[in-house]
Amino acid sequence: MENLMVIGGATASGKSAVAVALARKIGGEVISCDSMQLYRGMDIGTATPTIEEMAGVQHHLLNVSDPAMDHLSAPEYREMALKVISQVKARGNIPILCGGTGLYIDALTKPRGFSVKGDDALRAELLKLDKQALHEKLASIDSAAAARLNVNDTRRVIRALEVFFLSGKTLTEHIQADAGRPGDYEGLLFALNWPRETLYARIDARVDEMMAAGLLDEVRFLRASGVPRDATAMQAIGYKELLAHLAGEEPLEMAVNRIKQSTRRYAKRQLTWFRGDSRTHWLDACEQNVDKIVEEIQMIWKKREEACKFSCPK
RNA sequence: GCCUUGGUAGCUCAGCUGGUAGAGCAGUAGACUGAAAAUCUACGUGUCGGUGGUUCAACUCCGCCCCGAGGCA
Repeated sequence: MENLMVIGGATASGKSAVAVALARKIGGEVISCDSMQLYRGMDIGTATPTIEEMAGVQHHLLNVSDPAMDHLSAPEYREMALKVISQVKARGNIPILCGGTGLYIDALTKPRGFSVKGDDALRAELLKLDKQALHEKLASIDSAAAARLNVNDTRRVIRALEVFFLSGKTLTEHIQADAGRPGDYEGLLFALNWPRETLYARIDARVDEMMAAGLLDEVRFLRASGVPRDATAMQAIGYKELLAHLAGEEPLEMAVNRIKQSTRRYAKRQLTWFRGDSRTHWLDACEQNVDKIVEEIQMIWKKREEACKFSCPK
């Protein structure tokens, strides 16, 4: 299986700059792995790299779908990414995945089928039942999944039920089947590590920068162009809070504070995710500059490529 | 200087006719197979401002001191 370089980690940790520097050095192209940068018109709030920041490096999967119409998910991302990756390679360049959406990274680097398409009508139907009943229903068809899932995690309980109703096989059976097949790529994960306090300070500062850069106008424009408040894209941090403010539900200052706080919590969840992934190589970002980090990545990458050549010769 | 009032968890505050304290928020850790920037779970010891006294026992009552807020001079 081929290696795929992935720069993950928390939001505001400086992934993009590292990805660009790395790409310039090794002849790479960056493929975004961010569930929200996928949507158009959300550049400021999702910290999509600007043209200057891209510094001539080709970027992919940014601004590719309609926030009003689309609700993308992991398998759709996977499909798009697989296509882009093979195009990059056909050009003789090295694909560099960069982004903080852990599930999407796994979609490409772990055996995950996502084989049963969701059904909104069925979900709506199930949502009429109370959570207790849903959980009991799940226990009767897929006890392992029921044991794994909390009663209150209605979203996952419904998905587990949906998988069974639509495919005749339980979620647990799907997972077992997936475990037996290879992923698309062998992920080589990197994440930038900061002292928590520093990371949080960077987040707060970046939110202020976003506001100064016109995030409120960006949200206004999206609203004016008919993006519904309950669109998947509008669940993004920064957007849902400012939408609430624009709807007269809270003063701006409070909304901005909530954006900072949710971003901090989000970063924390991302750290939990990458910490739990034994593939992650943590790179100390605090005292090192981008060039040094890039060097470190190159070293690990080289070692991995050689090990791979040795252990799995074609 | 005098009077009033407050000082309890990182923050805002509750509490006890005396039996060494608890909420919200913040924070921390975790889960994650088609919404993932989403969704969900678990976690509450702190010189109760300081110091002396009364008491078997003081965060609670009393004295003095320190700090904050308001008022009167």
